[in-house]
Amino acid sequence: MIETLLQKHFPQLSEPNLKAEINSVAQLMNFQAGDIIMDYGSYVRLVPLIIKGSIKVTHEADDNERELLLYFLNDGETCSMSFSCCLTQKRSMIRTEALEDTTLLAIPVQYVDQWMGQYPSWKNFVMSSYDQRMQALVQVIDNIAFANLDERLMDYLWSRQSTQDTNVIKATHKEIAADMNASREAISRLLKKLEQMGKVRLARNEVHLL
DNA sequence: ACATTAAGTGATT
DNA sequence: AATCACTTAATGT
Repeated sequence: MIETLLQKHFPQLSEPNLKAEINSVAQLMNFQAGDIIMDYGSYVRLVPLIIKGSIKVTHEADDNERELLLYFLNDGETCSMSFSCCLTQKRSMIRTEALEDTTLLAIPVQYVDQWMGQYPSWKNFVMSSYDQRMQALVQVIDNIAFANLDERLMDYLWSRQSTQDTNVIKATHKEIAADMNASREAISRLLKKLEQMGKVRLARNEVHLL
């Protein structure tokens, strides 16, 4: 079971021994839409390999209650932050929330380090995950610094959609606004503009991407 | 039918 | 672009 999932979603993990090890130590876990998978301050004991679903990763802003949206994760990916957290034994500085029903393979952290020296494809996987995430973060910074709200909204919608198998985003304007640190009214107005341009179709609690 | 929540609108800063 | 005040629309009970 686990072997087939690995083959399908993480084919780059190629060594037979590695696959066998993952098979014996990984746990298959399921989350429902809306579940908090990991929260701020908790110790990271597991590294997730995402099989199915989509996940929102946020960071709590310094003092107040606001959250900064970092990126979305989808299947075939892993949470790079969990690598650094478990390697340095630090508490999680991020929160991960399932946007859809999500299935993942949980790897106990002690193996993550061990496998780095043992299996080239694992090391490569970890490194390229970091690289991917680093690039995504640079893009986030770039967006916040330079892009207009309407461009940011487009980026938000399409990057969120790319983590799903449907083109329907289930969210209220209020939630989208919170993710983007913007006012609900501004989001509503921009969404309406996008609808008039034929890029989206709106319904209550839903944005359909066209 | 009524209350609640989501979304639309215009004015003000 | 944020905030406010208000309206209209959709949904839950």
